[in-house]
Amino acid sequence: MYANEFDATMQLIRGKWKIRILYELNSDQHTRFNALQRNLNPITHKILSEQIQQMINDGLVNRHDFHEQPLHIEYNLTTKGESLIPVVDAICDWGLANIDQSELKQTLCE
Amino acid sequence: MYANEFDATMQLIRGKWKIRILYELNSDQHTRFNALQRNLNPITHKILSEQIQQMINDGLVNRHDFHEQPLHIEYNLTTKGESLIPVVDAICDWGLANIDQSELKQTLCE
DNA sequence: CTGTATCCTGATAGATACTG
DNA sequence: CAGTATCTATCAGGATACAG
Repeated sequence: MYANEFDATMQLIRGKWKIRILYELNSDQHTRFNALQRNLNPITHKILSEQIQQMINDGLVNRHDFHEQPLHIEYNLTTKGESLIPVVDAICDWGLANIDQSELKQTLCE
Repeated sequence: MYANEFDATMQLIRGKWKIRILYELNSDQHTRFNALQRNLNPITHKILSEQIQQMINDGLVNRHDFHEQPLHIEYNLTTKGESLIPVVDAICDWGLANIDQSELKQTLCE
């Protein structure tokens, strides 16, 4: 149960790393756990695991198990997850337009 | 210093009540502290004070002191604050389109 | 009417180690 | 390679009381 539609949306993207994950999966639809962790350095193993799990529960991410040994699992965005990209882009665009660049450690978009 | 442009924007709107405040000030550009607290019930006095203060520091809200006795202070959105409205609307729209209505206690937009 | 100070609690994130 | 369990640190939000 969410307070309102804004809160509901925010819950899904609030996590410190979720947008990064969203963008990673958007640019490569066959991403494995370790690849994510490498690209999102310095994210912790446990945190990445938690955030992905939440995104799966929220229906944003899909988990595909190849049932191979050694384990081979790929993550990709669901349609719902993809539909979130334009919204996130809008947030980024506003940030680029209104926040002084010197205040940013790095940029995601553009 | 923000991690990136997304984080920077999120910092400004992340607070539990900031969007509500944003919408309140957007619908009435001459809002006083007490009016805000009434409309945002059950927000705490202290929390409202903190959130407004942060929004002033972030350049989203303007504080106009009429120097009257008893105290008379009005808050309104700055241009920067107003420019945030479309972004917030986009987030709400996505929520309305993708979250089951039965999961929402109330709705802000529409 | 508007604002601040104290204290408390719950959620989030991170360090580290362990399992199949 | 992928995932879980513990323990700890930090912070946002809130109850309450006090102040100009």
